[in-house]
Amino acid sequence: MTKDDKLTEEKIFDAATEIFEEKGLAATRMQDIADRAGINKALLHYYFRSKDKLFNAVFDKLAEKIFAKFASIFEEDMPFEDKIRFFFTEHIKFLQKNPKLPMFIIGEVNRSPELLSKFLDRININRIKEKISGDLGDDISPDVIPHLMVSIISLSVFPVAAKPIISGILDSAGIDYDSFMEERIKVAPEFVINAIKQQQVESQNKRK
Amino acid sequence: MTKDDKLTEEKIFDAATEIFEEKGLAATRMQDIADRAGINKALLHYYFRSKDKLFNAVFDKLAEKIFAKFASIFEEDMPFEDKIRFFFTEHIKFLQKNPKLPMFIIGEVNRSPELLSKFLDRININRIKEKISGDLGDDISPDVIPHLMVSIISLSVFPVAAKPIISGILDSAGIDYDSFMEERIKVAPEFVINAIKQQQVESQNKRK
DNA sequence: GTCTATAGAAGGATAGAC
DNA sequence: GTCTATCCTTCTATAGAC
Repeated sequence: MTKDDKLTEEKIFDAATEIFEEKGLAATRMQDIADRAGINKALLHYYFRSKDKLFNAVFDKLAEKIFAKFASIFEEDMPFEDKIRFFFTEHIKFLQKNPKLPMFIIGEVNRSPELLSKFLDRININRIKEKISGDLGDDISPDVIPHLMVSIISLSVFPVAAKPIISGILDSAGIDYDSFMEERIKVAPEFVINAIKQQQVESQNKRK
Repeated sequence: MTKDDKLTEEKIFDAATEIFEEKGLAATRMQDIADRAGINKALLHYYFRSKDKLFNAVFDKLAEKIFAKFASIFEEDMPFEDKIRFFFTEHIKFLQKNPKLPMFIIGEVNRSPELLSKFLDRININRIKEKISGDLGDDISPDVIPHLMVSIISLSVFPVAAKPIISGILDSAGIDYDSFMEERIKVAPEFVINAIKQQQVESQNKRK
C-alpha cells in the first residue's frame, strides 16, 4: 500500500465518520460521503466494498473512542469526591468536543442491538462497582451503586445528547446553552456529592 | 367523511406511528406502513399525500403526548419532596409504556431542529422555574434551578432513552433491566431530594 | 374509497477506460 | 488508483380501472 492509498482511504474514512455521526446509517448517502471526501463515489466501493462495511468500520472507531475514557477515570488514586469532580470535568469537556457522538451510538445500537457486542466486553462493570463500593464505605448499600453509576452517566450525557431540545428550552428562558454547560461542569459533581453525603448522614442517624 | 374513512385513516395513522417511532423518518418505508395497516400503499398517499406529511402528522401527535404531562406535574399542590417523588413515579411509568418515544423525539429534532417550534411554545420554563424557586426558599440560588430541572429530566429520561446500552451493561453484571427501573422509581427521587437537602444544610452553615 | 400497475427518481454497486 | 458511464434495485408517488 503506497502513501497515496493511505491518504485517500483516510480521506474517505474521515468524511464517512463525520456524516454517519451526524445523520446515522439510514439517512447517509454514499454520494454525500464522496462529495465531502472530494473524490468519486466509485472509490468508496473500491476501498470499502459496501456502505455497510464502511459504516461498521466507522462505528468500531467511534465506539472505541467514547468508551476509552470511561473505565479508567474511576481507577485514579484520589479521594472519591475528587473522582466525581474529575469525571464530570473530563467527560463533559470530551462531550463538548464530540456532541454528536452519544446520539449516534445510542441511535445505532437502538436500531441494531447486535452492535452492542462491539464494546460490551470493554466495560467491566463489576470492577468499577467494587472500586466505588470500596470508596464509599458501609453507609451506602452495594445495591444502589449501579443506580449511582447510571445517575452519573445520565447527568453528564443527557444534556449533550438532547442538546437541540435543551438548548431550545434554555434559550426560551434567556439562558445560553454553552454557558450553561460550563456551569454544569461545576454544578453536576456537587449535586452528586451532596446526594451521597446526605445519604451517608441518614444512614448514620438510623444506626444510632 | 363516512365511518369507514375514519377507520382506514386511523389504521394508517396508527401503523405509521408505530413504525416511525421505532425506526425514524429516514429508515421508514411506506410499504412497511401499508403492510402493518393491512392496506395498499396507494392509500397512504390518498389520505396523507406524501411521506413527509404523514410523518409530520405523527410527529405532532407524539410531541404532544410526551410534553403533555411535563408542565402539569409541578403545578400540583403538595410538599416539594412529594412533587419530586410524584414526578419520577409518573414519568418513569409513562416512559416504560413508551420506551421508544424519547429517542424518536430527540433523534428527529436533532436531524431537523425546526421541529422544535412544534412544542417549544408548550413549555413555559420560567413559570416552572418560579414554582420551584418558591418551593425551595432562599437556600437554593435561583441560578441553579435550571440545572436542577435538567438534572431531574436527565435522571428519568436517559436510562430509558439509552435502554439497549444500559440494559446490556446491567445484564453483564447480572442485573435485570426491568427490576432496575422499578427500583429507580424509588431511588431516583431520593437521590434528588438528598442533593437538595445537603445543599440547603451547607447554605445555612455558611450563613452562620 | 380501494386496488393494480407503473412511472419516475434516488441510491448502491459494478464495468471498463485510462 | 481514479474516473465516467451505467446497471439494477428500492422507494416514493401517481394514473386509471373498479
